[in-house]
Amino acid sequence: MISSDVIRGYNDTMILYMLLDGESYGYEISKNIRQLTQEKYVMKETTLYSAFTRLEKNGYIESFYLDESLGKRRTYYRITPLGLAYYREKCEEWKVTQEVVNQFIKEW
Amino acid sequence: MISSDVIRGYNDTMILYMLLDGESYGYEISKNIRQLTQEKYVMKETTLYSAFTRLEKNGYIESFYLDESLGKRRTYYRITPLGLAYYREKCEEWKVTQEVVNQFIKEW
DNA sequence: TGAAACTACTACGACAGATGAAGTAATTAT
DNA sequence: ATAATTACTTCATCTGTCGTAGTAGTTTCA
Repeated sequence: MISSDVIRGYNDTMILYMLLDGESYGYEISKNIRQLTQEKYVMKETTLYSAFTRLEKNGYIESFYLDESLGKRRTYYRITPLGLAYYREKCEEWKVTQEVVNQFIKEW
Repeated sequence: MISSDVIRGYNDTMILYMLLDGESYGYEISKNIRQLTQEKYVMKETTLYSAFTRLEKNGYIESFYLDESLGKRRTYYRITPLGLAYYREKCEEWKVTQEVVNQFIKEW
């Protein structure tokens, strides 16, 4: 059975997806989401960074620093095995969610 | 551009769908949603009734009473033209939302 | 050289929708 | 008689999202 919040926090899933191919950081992820969706979805900064906090607290991502001496210091993130498992669950859940919602959609 | 909350309130859309074929009331809608989704989605009572309030406030549905002298008094709802327009918009939006989210879903 | 734009966050507060818990009240089933 | 079902209502809480604003370094370009 799906809950209403299934529908809500897909930002987390999007972020995890962005980390599947390797580490990244906030600004980059933000840009990549924009590009991937052709500006159809733009994640707000505050949403993004608060998602990082939540994901890290849940053990789905880990943060670390690289010593680069250019620009403002970045916080890098990588996905954890737990995060990967969570991501896969969400993908499965999304299929069910689509099926469910589609039953309430009418084509005219 | 879609917002994050697009993803959230699809409960409203489901309720409006349930009213497309004619008036109904809370308990019935709740049961119908259950059946339609084969228990995959069960809308919580409080969610349902607070959605009614919101939908009516927005002019998407209208409430009325029928004089039946059996059982506890029911509040019936019907969809308004504005509600229908909103429903249609949501259907369109849902297609875009699906496309967007699907770009973050991986098949394994 | 100096202002604007871009990169890369952080902090704080507000809001809306979803939900849990609990209660009311009538009818039907056992 | 009692439980289950129907049909809500009230209230308080939680969570994720988002607006506003601020900090701070780098690059662009006029």
